[in-house]
Amino acid sequence: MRSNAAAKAPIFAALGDETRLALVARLSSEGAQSIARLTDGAQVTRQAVTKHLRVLEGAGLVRCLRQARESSWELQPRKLDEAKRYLDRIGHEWDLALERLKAFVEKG
Amino acid sequence: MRSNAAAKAPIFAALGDETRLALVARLSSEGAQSIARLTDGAQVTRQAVTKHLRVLEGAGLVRCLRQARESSWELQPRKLDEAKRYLDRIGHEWDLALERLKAFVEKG
DNA sequence: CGCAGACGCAACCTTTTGGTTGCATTTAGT
DNA sequence: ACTAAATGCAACCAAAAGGTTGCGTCTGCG
Repeated sequence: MRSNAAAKAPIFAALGDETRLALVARLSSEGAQSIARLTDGAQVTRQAVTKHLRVLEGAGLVRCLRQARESSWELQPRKLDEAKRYLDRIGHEWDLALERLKAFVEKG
Repeated sequence: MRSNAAAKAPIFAALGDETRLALVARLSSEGAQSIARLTDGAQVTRQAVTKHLRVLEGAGLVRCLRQARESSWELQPRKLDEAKRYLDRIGHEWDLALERLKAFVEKG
């Protein structure tokens, strides 16, 4: 499976919302927690939080471990790593392009 | 300047579109180039490409070096690095949270 | 000059997104 | 059994996003 751009876009899209990124940040620093708790401190409704969590879930960034009345949303750091690696790859290709340019200029 | 989530969201949002991510990938591997050239190979209009480039520019991911008739859009890898570092930070905080959890359980 | 290439601007349209409110459902606790 | 907490589902809305078409502008070149 080639790691093409199209496959990574949804991950970045999920991270590309202020509220969602804040949720991810909270889940990473405070650990897994419920929707109700996440709603405290967020400036939107519980329903909005729910929707955002589902978007993050769709991107594979979080998952829901529900038990009984409460649900617990947990960060899925694998996908974060995937995004990071992709950025790394782009940076690397950029460096290669610079080297090629340099070689081209020097060869003149 | 605190590196809060809100400041990083626009970067991820800019990367979170398939077409834009493909543009970034091309600029990184093929180097700086014009809108006309970027439009070849993209499945959208030149205008759409222009819009996307402006979005990327707004996020600081690319910049336009225009001279005379042609423009040249260049990748700005600094912002990519910024995004990468942020993902790293989240990952690190997640690890810390895990350690705290482990310590808590063991002390329990 | 006159034409064609490379853009910018603006209007317009459709779909998606982010958010809300209202109501139903499940479950822990008294 | 009753109540209150924690969610889910659905309808609905306004704003933003992605895309297109049409037209105007500047510039290099024969």
